[in-house]
Amino acid sequence: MYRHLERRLAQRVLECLQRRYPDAALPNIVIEQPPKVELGDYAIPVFPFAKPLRSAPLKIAEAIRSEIGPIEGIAELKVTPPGYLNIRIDRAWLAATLARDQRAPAEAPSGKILVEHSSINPNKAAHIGHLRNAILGDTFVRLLRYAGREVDVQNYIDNTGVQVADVVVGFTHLEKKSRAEIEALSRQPRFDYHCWDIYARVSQWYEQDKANQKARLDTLHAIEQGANEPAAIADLISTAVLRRHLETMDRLDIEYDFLPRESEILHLHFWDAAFQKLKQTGVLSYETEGKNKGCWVMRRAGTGRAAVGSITTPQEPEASDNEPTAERVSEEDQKVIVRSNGTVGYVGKDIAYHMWKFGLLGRDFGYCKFYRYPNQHDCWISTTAGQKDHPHFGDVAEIYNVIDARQSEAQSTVIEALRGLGHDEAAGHYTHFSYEMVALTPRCAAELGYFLSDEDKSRSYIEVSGRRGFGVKADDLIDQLIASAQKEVDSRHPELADEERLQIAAQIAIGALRYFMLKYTKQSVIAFDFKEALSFEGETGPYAQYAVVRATSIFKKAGLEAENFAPSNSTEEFTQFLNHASGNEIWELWLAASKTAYVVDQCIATTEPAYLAKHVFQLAQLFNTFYHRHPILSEPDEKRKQFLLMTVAVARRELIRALAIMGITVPSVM
RNA sequence: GGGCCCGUAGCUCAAUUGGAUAGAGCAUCGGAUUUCUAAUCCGAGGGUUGCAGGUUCGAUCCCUGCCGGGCCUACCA
Repeated sequence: MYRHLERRLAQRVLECLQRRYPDAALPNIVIEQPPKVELGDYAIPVFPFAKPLRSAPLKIAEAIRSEIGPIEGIAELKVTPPGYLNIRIDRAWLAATLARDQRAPAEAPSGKILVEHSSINPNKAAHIGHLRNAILGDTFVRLLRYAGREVDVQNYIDNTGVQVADVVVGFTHLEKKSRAEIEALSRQPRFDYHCWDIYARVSQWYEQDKANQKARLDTLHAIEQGANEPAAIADLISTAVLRRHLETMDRLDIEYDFLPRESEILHLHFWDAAFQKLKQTGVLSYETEGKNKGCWVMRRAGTGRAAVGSITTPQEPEASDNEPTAERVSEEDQKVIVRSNGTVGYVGKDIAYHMWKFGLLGRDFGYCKFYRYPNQHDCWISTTAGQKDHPHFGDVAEIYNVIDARQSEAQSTVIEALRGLGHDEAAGHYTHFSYEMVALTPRCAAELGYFLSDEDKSRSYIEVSGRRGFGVKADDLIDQLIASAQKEVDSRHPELADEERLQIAAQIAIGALRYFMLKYTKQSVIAFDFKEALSFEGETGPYAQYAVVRATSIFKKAGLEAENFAPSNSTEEFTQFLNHASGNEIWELWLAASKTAYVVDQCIATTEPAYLAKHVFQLAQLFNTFYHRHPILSEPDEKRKQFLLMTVAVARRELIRALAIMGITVPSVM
């Protein structure tokens, strides 16, 4: 509602200015929120208009105020020095629409969106870095769906890479295990943990003696060839680990629709199709000399073709047909896509894959069902042949790739390739949802028993490394969070059944974890620390959950249902209570409650879910203050009591709603 | 060397993308009607926003130059 009202206001101010200054070129109207509610609910700085309209800011503000006329939902406009137009919402009007849960009509554009996230190599257990990725991605999916968009969720599986080969080598060469033995192991509950250790051991083993790396190369080649023992073992391992990843993410309510695998991109020859087009359009050029002799290369993204192109002079000779790229790219700026031995690197495969995403490749995967979630939702996986009936994946209007900032150059290269192929629109709808990594604080690393050099100890954080087995496993962290929450629940609610206490502890743990991963802005490196991650107080998920539990318990005690509560107040009474001298602080709560849709829009536009976390916290904080100041059930004035109850019902509803978008549910009691 | 990101309270982070007196949590200290449950609330201290210039009505935010830190920069995936 807040968003809706803001748009209406902006429109009216624009019309008003256009009427008064028909010839002036108007700058954009910026609507902000004043630093204090006492000033108003919206603020328009008038300074930017002073120059184009050749008038003093205060004069312009006054002109708008006196000429704009009445606006539904707006109570008052006020001119404030040095040059602000402060606007007050009609409190009773907003409260009434909120009480009815009347939402602005959806105006979502059509077109399917593909969000890809997680993409964990299927050779070891997921760690906290993967958790940040999956939680950011899943929350973004929820944001889009809340805004009315249709979304497919994909998790890309690189099951043919060298990391998988390494684990195969570990099992076959270090542990001397047969395929049958590995298969038995893979059915154990935390097979991915076993792989985690083996992966770290193999990496050490390679370093001990370079000759050991021969096993790695042989295994990698065998896997690429297919139809042999190492390939079968690789498939066995990667599939089992993938299942584990899906289970881990399912603990956090994170689900996928489709798992495209690199093996199919290989076997279904996606690259061949892409390669043809890339050669035809001159995106790739063949190097005949220098260090990249014999390779097909691309210009590295951001190395200046655009700048050169924009000042191209007409007398420059046109490129002839057999030489599509006349422009020579310096070695520094070359990105090798196809090696001199004819094999394609991962960026090349990624280009082909993204052509498929936009329906530009002319080929498709085979599909079969792979995993069924407890709620009966099916997750599909790519295969060469596949089932006849399957949902239609790919061929989407927009994509978001949730991948950490280290991959931004590769992502830009794929976008540039799409552009070079002439798919500017697709390139424009390709968003690299970039975020910074999760690292460990030196203290945390020491707690986990890792050896630290003096240099490491002086750093503010240390990067995790799967190869070195250095990091915090996702399931371990979730287990710890649940155990820690369980201790609290046990002491607070000994009367509840074991099963119920565990259920509550799990909800709190997930709330704490998801909130923790979302409260930092994307570009901030999270220096992971158990103390902060395990905290249930202050700016945390449980803080917000607790606010909802309090709200619920008021209604429980009153014998009412929060969901269906309708107050008997008249509009005049709403006005009276909201405009009361002490009413500002209650109004702030209503105002915050009206902002959910506004914040969701903001999160989507900026691909920044942290705003939602901030909104949830602010709402919970305002509610807790309100809760503390106003005893409700003992309120003697029945009219006022009704009003206070409605305030609780609305705050509770919006908190539950916003938490749900973050993937957080609320326990019955805490 | 080149590209991207970061530097804000003791610590971890915000600041609606150029707006009003730079805000939260943690930590520290001091308090809260035996109440709709204290996983809560109230209060206090804590700041030359890395440094130096510039742009303008206005700069934590934009520009330039330094200082410090991180990531990327493989014919690995």
